[in-house]
Amino acid sequence: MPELPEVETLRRGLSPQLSGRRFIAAVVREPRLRWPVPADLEARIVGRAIIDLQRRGKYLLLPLSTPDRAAAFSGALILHLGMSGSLRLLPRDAALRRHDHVDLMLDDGRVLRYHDPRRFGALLWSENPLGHPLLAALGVEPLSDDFDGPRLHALCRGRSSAIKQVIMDAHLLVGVGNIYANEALFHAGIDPRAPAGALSRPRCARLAAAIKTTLTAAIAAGGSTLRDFVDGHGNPGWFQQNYRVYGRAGLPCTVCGSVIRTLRQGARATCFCPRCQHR
DNA sequence: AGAACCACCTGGCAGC
DNA sequence: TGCTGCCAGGTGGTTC
Repeated sequence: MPELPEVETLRRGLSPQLSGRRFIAAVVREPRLRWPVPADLEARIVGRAIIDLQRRGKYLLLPLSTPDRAAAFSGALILHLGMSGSLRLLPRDAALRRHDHVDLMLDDGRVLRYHDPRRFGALLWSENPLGHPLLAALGVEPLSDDFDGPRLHALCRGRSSAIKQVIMDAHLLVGVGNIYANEALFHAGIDPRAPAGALSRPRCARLAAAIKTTLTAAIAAGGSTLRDFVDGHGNPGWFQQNYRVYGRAGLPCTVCGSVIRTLRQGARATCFCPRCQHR
């Protein structure tokens, strides 16, 4: 499911509801996610307050307090939704569904429930989350001021791989998955197969801008719901209405009318307009 | 160092 | 109806 806009939608929706709340219990029904849910998860979180919600790439972070001081940071829950994960804030007696793997009970009678059919997601704990190996190796945030045309050009320099592979590589640039990579490349007029290192500075500037505007518009639409994405309150997103190429193979380009083509790059479907996008 | 694969899972759908 | 094969929003690990 989730790329940066979906995780950011989740963060924004849950943050006002969760900030200041304390965990009172945890129930792990299925610890076998991408990595095992820590066996001592409940002991790590009970009695601790959620300070706020943060996002790094596609990871959602819940920094927690110490048991005695609600503002003192002691560590963070690290959550990743993988391909099919969702996190919802529900009444404590809400009916259980298949694949509801973890419940985090809150002090206001509600439960933060993690659901993930494919179990590609993760729920971890760290006293130093940004130093955690999974997060320490992450690339630049696309919506930050650190990311712009020159930065993208520097990331591409010397690389022979296709530009789509580069912008989807979380060690270089975070948050851009298959949907938004396809969409941003369309808006920038760049062929997904173009060798990254061959892109000029102006074209990198155009692509960096397209990545920012695509992600920003998707966040404003509450993300994309293809099959199962919902935010923390169970609401779907609507950005899929705005797709220009993703999922539109065989349909006419909304700009020029050419038939949208599809191909495979590294086992992922790439969709593009053969007329609007070039190397 | 970089690039090409594989692996991990379940569910939905097309085709027979 | 039921089976098979393929596809899906991610990403670490292995191999060359």
